[in-house]
Amino acid sequence: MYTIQEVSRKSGLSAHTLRYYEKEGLLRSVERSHGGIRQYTDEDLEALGLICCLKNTGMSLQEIARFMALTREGDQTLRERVSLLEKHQKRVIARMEEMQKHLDKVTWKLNFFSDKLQDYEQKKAESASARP
Amino acid sequence: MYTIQEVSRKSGLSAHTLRYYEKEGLLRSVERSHGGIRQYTDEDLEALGLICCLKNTGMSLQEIARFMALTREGDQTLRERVSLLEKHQKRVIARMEEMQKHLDKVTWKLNFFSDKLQDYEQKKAESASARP
DNA sequence: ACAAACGCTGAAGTTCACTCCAAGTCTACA
DNA sequence: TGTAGACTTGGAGTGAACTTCAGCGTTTGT
Repeated sequence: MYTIQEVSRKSGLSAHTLRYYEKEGLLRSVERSHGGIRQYTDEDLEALGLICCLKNTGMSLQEIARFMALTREGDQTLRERVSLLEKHQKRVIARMEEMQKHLDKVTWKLNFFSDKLQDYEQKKAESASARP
Repeated sequence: MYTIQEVSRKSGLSAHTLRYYEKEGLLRSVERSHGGIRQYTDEDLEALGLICCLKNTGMSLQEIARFMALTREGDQTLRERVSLLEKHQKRVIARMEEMQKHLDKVTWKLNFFSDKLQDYEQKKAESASARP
């Protein structure tokens, strides 16, 4: 059993965000102490691990909420979950390829500017030594 | 000289967005016809190409605006531009590595669910044939 | 037993990157 | 020359993902 602060530390999400995720249905309704304080289990932590993976690969919170709800429904949703994950996987791969292409262009631009900078510095040095 | 619609088509950004980018300083103030209508040049298109690369690799519009403003100031900002681009490049590479790791985890999860699904389907088939 | 620290809630606020609107202006073509 | 359709503006609105706030309840350590 972990407090919200411990989970925050372990997951890298703020306590605010953890409560928010629960409200939005990403996480199941976390168990509470007699006084109403959240007590997270290892399963919650594991679920958060998956949530972070999905989020970090660009899935929207809404889609994640949908996926996690299916997970909670049990084995009869396995087929749907597999198909959702496959779709997501394809999207992510496509997006990473896109990104690589754009990154290559940025790198090209960077080299171009680097060369231009060298030229510029050299000319500045020359004109400075020409009239001391 | 291109109209905003032509540029929209060529760049994949909506006319709205093009005007918005101009207002936010990503693009210089585009030239106008006598009647005030925007007339984009090839240089504007090229600038848009770079803007899209930066945006697609996750740079914020604010940072892009800063970068493009420097570009417009000329060669004395080359050093700063090179350093900004280098910083951005590093960030993008780090982010892509992160993403790859998260994607691997998603793939692992997917395989796990796939196996589980096969088990589940098989059991269902067995119990169906056991009592016909 | 009591204070300090932590946690709770619902609602409002923030930032980002658009996106839409209304009401008017401009241009191309018949 | 008329008109359909594209273009203009400032400002308001949207949706996603938080983030902050106010005011109150709970837990922990001494």
